[in-house]
This record gives sequence, C-alpha cells and structure tokens, in this order.
Amino acid sequence: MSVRVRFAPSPTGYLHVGALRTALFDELFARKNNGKNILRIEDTDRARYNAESEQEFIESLKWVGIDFDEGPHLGGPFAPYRQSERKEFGIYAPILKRVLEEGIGYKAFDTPEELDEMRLTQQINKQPTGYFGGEWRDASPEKVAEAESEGRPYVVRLKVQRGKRIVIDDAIRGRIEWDSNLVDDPVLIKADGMPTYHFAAIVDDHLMQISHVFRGEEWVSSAPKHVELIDQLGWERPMFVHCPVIVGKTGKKLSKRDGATRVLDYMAKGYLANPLKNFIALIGWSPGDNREELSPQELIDSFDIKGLQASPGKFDIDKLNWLNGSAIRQMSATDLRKVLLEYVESPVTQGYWQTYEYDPESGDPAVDGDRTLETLNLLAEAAKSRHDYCDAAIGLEQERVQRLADFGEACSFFFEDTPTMHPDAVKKWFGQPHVKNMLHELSQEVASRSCSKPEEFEAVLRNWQTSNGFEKLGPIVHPVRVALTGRTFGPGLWELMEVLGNEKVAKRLELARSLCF
RNA sequence: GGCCCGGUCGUCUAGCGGUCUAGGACGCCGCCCUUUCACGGCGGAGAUCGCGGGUUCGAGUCCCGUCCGGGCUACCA
Repeated sequence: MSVRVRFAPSPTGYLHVGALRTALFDELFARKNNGKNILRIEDTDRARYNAESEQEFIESLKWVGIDFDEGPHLGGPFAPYRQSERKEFGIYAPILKRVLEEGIGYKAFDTPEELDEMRLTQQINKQPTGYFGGEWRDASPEKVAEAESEGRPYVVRLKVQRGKRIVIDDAIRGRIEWDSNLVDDPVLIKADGMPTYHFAAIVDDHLMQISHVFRGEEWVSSAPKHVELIDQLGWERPMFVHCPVIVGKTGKKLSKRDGATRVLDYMAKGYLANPLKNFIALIGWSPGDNREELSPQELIDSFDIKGLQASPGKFDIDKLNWLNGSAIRQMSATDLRKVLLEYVESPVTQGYWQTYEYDPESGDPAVDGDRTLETLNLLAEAAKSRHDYCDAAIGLEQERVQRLADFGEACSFFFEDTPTMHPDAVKKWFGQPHVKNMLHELSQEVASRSCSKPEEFEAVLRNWQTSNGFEKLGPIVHPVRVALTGRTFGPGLWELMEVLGNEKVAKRLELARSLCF
C-alpha cells in the first residue's frame, strides 16, 4: 500500500506551532516512505472561516520547508482540495444518498432548543451527554416524511450500532476501545447542508486514498465515530496516528501566555526554519539514539512512528534558542549576511517588530521593538553595499547571538556613526582618573601609526600600559571597549578594532573623552 | 458526572524483564580558556522511574488498583 498522508487544517486563523508539528510528522513520514503529502483545507464551518488564513498556512508551511505534492495551491488528481468546493462539486452527495438509503444515517429534526434541553436533563441525571436516539433515530418513514413536508430543518446523524465494542488500533497508543452504547450519534450533515468534519474528513480521506491519518490526540474521542462510519460504508480504515499535543508551562495546550504560538512569529523573531523543524520534531519524537541536532534530511531518514511519544510534551524555548544559536554558529558569515538581508526585508519581520510589545511573561529577551527594527535596518543597509565590512561584523558577533533579530543590537556599533552608549558602561569605566587622558593619547597614537592589524592595535595599548605603569591591561582595555562600542561586552577588542578601522577607532576614542567625569 | 488518553532528572528524552548503582541533551552551578561577553573544553548537582499492591530468582520495563494531569462530552474543527 502506498503511503498517502494529509494535513487538513481549518482556515480559521494562523498556523499554530502545535498544528505545525502534525504537519511536520506528515511530511517526514511521507518523505521517508516515498509517499505523497497532501494539503486539504477543511472549510466547512462558514461561521469561523477566515479568508486570509489559507495563504498564511501555505506561507508558514513553505517557510518551514514542508512541501506538498497535492493541494489547493498545486492541484492534483483528487482536486478540488477545499471541502467547500468539494461540496459544490457534489462530491459528498452520492455518499450522503447511500448513507440515507442504507440506513447508515438518519434525518433528525430536533431544534437547537430541544437539544439544549436534552443535554441539560442528561447532566442533571448524571448521564452521558449526547444524542443517543432522541425521537428520530428510529422514527417511522411516515413521521420523517411528514416533518420533511412541513419544511422543518434537519441534520443527518450517523446511526451508531449499539451493543458492541468499537475498537481502533492506534499507531502510537495501540488498541483503544469503547462501548458503542456510550458513543452518541454524530451529526454528519448540518442543517445548512454542509458536511461536518465527521463526514467530510472521513469521505475525503477515503476518496483521496489516505493511508495514515496523523492528527492531534484531541481527536481520539471521536475516533470511534469515524471508524463506525467507515465500517458501515464498507471502506478500508486508514491507520490512525494520534499525536500528543504540545503543552505550555501549565500543562495545558500551548497558549499565548507560553510565548508565541503563531509559526510566522518565530520567523519574525529570527528563528531559522531548520532548527525550528528540528526542535518541533524532538518534542514527542526521538530518533532513538542520542542525536539532538538533525538536518532536515536526517530527520526524514530517521523518522519512524515507533519513535513517537504518547505523552504530551512541553514547549521549552531554551532548547529552541540553543538549537537556533548553534545553527547560526555553523553558518558562514557570507551566508548569514544573505539570510539576514532577506530576513530583515521580509514584511513579516517588519510588521512584527513595528507592533512589538515586550511581555515579561513570554520568555523573550527584553528588547525594544523600535530599537530592534532600527538596528536591523541599519544592518540590512550595510549588507547590501558593504559586503566585506558586514561579513566581518557578522563574523565577530555570530557566536553570541541566538536569533537573527539579535544581530541588530549586537552589530549596531559597527554601523552607527557613533555607538549608542550604555549608561552603566560609562558609569563603570569613565570615572577613573586616567581614562580621559588615555583616550586622547591612544587616539593620537592609533592615528599617527595608522594601525590596521589587530597586533598593531594591541601593541599601542600595551605600550601605553607599560609606559604609564599599569600592572594589568584591564584599566586600558575596558574603557577603550566602552569608547568604541558603548558597552562592556562583545567580540575581542583587537579584532573589533581591525574591523572598525583606524579612522573610526581614532575618532571614537577622541569623542568619548567628553563622557569622562 | 461519563468516556478516553497520559505519568522516567526543572524540561525534551533513551530504556522495550537482568548490561540501570537509570544514559544523552537543554537549562543550572563550578573550573579551564580569556582584555569583557560569548563560543569551546572539562566537571558537578539533579529522577528510588506518580503512588500502592502483585507476577517473577529478578521490574522503570508485565498485571491490578489508586492518585494526579490532560482531552472529548457542539449543527467547531
């Protein structure tokens, strides 16, 4: 049997990282088994439909590097791939006809009010809630015909066979079974004629020859309804793979309080697609050995349903940050420059930082959105014209950066006319008596000797140290760092001076004198 | 309330009856490297495997119970 899997989101909003993982498992499984990965849009709920959503899904998935073989944007042998269109094409009608003719389902004319009342009664009597019969499951054909002739709205429900066990064999959890007396009759077709998920997804999976259904574990409780429908229609059951969900710190479904849930926000923050993929895959899945960093190809090669976890996993931003930082460190400065330029110019990045508001609860570094965007744009400007200078700056900062966004602030002093001074840094070093004069002499020396190599800069500072009787280099090096970069941390001083160049170094040294106190 | 699912270091996990005095990774702490911050290297703390009973010569690994957490309980998906 050939492997065909599908990712079937409802276009109600953006792509959530939890959903991304299901999509990723679909992709990995399909690629590993030379199968097909299909995108299907489940837009049967007109009330929650969001027109921009589908594009957002496609853009997000494409960014992460999840590719489809068939879908609304690609076409394919089972088109259309949107359920609303499939409905228009009359794809569900013949099957609905069968359902009604063969008594697999029945028309139910209950009003929403009647249903509410029924549920209330069930709750009061501590009975399972749901539609287990009502007055329509076994209504006479005459009664149904009468209701229909009166023009009363109705839904079509599945007639779940009573008095048996419904058993599924889940790829992760194994055998799961239910008492069919406790499985209520689900609505297959809504009063507006639209199929529900329970009907459309099952029909489409069958028609599209889906072999494995990867979906979130929130679906296991409706699985008996699905296999009941499939069995009654005499179709072959796909293998169900109910994936554990990703949860937040509280143990509940990942929510905004746990950080970003929108996939594109991760792009905007400067996460790279590969480490994100790597990270998401590793929540609830393990290659079985001790590898932690896997390339997209390695992910595919080692993917196996057996490595899937049954228990939910927490989203640990620290691990993502480590993975992302590591990926950044492994790139060449030139590649990074190109990636960075594309990243900064993306409307997603620009839009995100323009409206960014720091939330201490989110686990994000405390940064200012406007400042981030400003420094990022400065970097992008340089990335376009001054390739060598830009590469050198990136090369010096890449080992202390975790996200692309961090490059803005980290590299800022390379691109600003005068570095932005951190008050604490100034306070710490510029109050010492020797500093004001030292900066002046150093500036003169650097200029007159036209230093350009790291060793030459080093020689100048060491010289000044010995001739002024300082035992250690610290009192010289630290104030100079502040004068040149505005802060107390950063790349090696000599390397940084080389990149900045003789002229800028001399100028900044001189300029900083005014800040001494 | 009912029905399902889950439960190994703070977190993600390895483990598939004996090699587990429970391994790896992130995070944390310390040391080294060093002009700072990082990176890197080395080392450390951290899990009696939710709990209680069995089965067995032997259980994290099998069975039962129990507790806790989660999901579903819509004409949403």
